[in-house]
Parts: sequence; structure tokens; C-alpha cells
Amino acid sequence: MKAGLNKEKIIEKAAELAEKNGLSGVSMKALADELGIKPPSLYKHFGGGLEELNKELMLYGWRLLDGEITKAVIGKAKDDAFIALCHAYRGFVMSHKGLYEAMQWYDMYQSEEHMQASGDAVEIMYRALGSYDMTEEQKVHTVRLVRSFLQGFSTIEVHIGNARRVPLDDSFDFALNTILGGIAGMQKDR
Amino acid sequence: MKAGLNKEKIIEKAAELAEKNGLSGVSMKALADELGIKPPSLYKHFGGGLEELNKELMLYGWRLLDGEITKAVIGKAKDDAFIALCHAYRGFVMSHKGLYEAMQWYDMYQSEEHMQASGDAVEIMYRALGSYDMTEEQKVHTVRLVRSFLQGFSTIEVHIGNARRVPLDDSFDFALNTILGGIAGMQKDR
DNA sequence: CTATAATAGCTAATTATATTAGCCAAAAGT
DNA sequence: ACTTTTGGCTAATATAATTAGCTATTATAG
Repeated sequence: MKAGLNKEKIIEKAAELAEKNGLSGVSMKALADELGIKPPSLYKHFGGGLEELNKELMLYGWRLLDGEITKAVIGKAKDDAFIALCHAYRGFVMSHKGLYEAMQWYDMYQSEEHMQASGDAVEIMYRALGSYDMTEEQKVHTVRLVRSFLQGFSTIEVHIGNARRVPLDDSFDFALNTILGGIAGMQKDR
Repeated sequence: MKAGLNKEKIIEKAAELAEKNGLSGVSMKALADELGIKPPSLYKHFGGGLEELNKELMLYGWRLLDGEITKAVIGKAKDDAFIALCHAYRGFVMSHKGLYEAMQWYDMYQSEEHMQASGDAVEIMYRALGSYDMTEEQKVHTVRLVRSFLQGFSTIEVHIGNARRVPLDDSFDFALNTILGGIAGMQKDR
């Protein structure tokens, strides 16, 4: 007994489970089995039960993603930073489908914690746009556009897979170029 | 007894439940209670149980959305059609948050039925872009961009609500203009 | 180093939901 | 009017989350 567990290790195992079986595969039972303990023991680490576990999983996922996109934009500016960030985001989702589920759908309809977690990613995007010549308000709009696109594209890609007549890679690049073109056009206007 | 139910009526009630309590609020128990019958009776209508119910709910939602965006683009072309479609999509999601959940997350990771259901909406978008001067491939890319943006924006709006320093309405319009600008720029290029 | 307290596991029991089996009355069709 | 199908029901089963209360291990205070 005394398996030497802690929140961190448990969350990591939960993330593994999410990758393997989707978020619905992360149950107290399955997780306990995986850890070699009994379900009630999990409550010693997560008093809030499954809900708390899901919340922690969400936070864990966003921390990982934040790290990835931060790394991606280091030393880059403008379009280079933008493109690198977008590719990093998409790549992260595709290699963490199950975790992304937890990141998205935790506590639908208002969760302060979810907002804060994804807020860090937004902050990174915002700073990556720092090198553009835009008003602050335009930056907010732009971040929202980019964030929406990334989330939508990633989600759809996770759903429908990648084999299509027109490759998704091409569509992704087309979209980034279109958005960049649109932004460039905007800047001329003002 | 013999409550005079059928699939259609049950799905409508399930949709109501989803709107009120989110998708997780749609259980066999809750639905049966709402309909004034016992849970096992639901299996006479949905032999596939909760899974089939969710699937039907998803299809129902997409049919509704297809109707809305079809209506929205009637008699419009180019930017007018594009803008009307986007507003219709966003409006639909905001007034059917619970149903949208069912539309999105049914059977994550590959569902032929989900692809077909959302495929109709894609088809409508595709036709709405018919009036633009683009190659077929560019249209596919564009539909994917727009679809991704709409889905991402809607989802995020559902999550974070609307009260922010910079209004979401403005961001939405900004995004549409940016995308339209990007498309216009593309067209000049080729 | 020992006594005590906190920790992290366990078993047993409770609750809730989904689902299956099998019964039966009402509706529909012949 | 008879028969079949339909759509309810009750009873029973299986599984997951959770709570209560027990206990051995670990950590800490004296």
C-alpha cells in the first residue's frame, strides 16, 4: 500500500487515459485501475471527485499548450511568429486530442478557471502580435479571430481526420495567408 | 398509457432539455420524467439507447442550422451572402447552446454520420461562395477557413459569455472583414 | 528514539443511471 | 371479432461515483 502518488502523477496518468480513450474514458474507476489503487482512494487526492479531476486536467493541458506556443514564437516576430504559433497550436491539438477535449469542454457555460487558463494562451498570442502596427483594439480583434480559427480548425480536424481530396495542410496554409493578407489590408486602411 | 409519442416529439423534448441543462442534462431518466414515461419505455423508440438519442439530437441540430443558414443566404451573393451566413450561424449557436454541444461532440473521433450532417452546412457555404471568382480548390480552402472560424468563435462565445471590454460583436465584424479582405487580396494575386 | 498526528490506502455501503427481460393493455390491421 | 404489433410498465442487473469509517504507513514533535 501507499503507492507514492500525488496530484501531479495522477493527472499525468489521467492525461494518458484521455489520449488513449478520449475524455469519457477518464473515469474514477479506469484511473484507479490504471494507478493500481481503488477508486475511493482517489478522493484523498481529489476531494472534489471527478469534477476536480477534470478541472485539473484542463489546467494541465493549457499549461502544456502555453509552453509549446511560447517556445514556438521565441525569437520570431510578425508573420513568422504568427505562423509558428499557429502551427504549434495545431500540432499540439493533433498530438493531444484527448487532452484537448478536456481543455475545451470542462464546465461548459462559464468557468472562471477555464477563462484564466485559456487566457494565458490568449496573452501569448497578443504579445506575438506586438510587432504589428495595430491599435490595441485591433489586436484584440485579431487575437479573437486567430484564436477562433485555430480552435475551430483543430476541432474539425480532430473530428474528421485528415484524408480528403484537398489536403488539410494546404487549407491551413491558405487560411493563415488569407488572414495575414486581410490584416495587411487592414493596416493600409487606417 | 400510450402517451402518443414518437421519435420526433422525443427529440424535440431532448433538445429542450439540452437547452435548459446542457447536453449532460439529457439523460434517459430526465428525458423520461419530462415526457411522463419511465426510462425503459424510451427503448421502444430508441433501441440504441442514449447513444442513438445523442446521434439523433446531433442530426436534428444540424438540420435546424442548415435551414437557418439556407434561409439567410437566399437572394444574396458574394459578401452579402457571406456575411448573412456567418451571422446566421453565430446567431443559431447563441440561441441553441445546448443543442450545439450535441452537434459538436457527438462521437468524437470519427463519425460518418456527423460528417454527413455537418457536410450539408459545408455544402451550403460552398454554394454561397459560388459567386466568387475562385478556383474550386480555393473555394474548399475558403469554406474550411470560414467554417473553422465560425465554429471556433461560436464555441468561445458560448464559453466566455459576451461582456468584455471590447465587444464581441465588433470582433466578429472585424473578423468577417479581415477574411473578406484576405479573400479579395487572394483573388487579385492569381 | 518513541509517541503522536497526518496521510493515503482499503472495504463496505449508498445512490444514480443505463440497460435488459419479460409482462400486458391499447391500437391497428385483417 | 380476432390477431398482431406497439408502446407502455415493473423488476432486476451492471456499472460508476461517492461517502463513511477502518487501518497501516509515514512524517513529525518532543
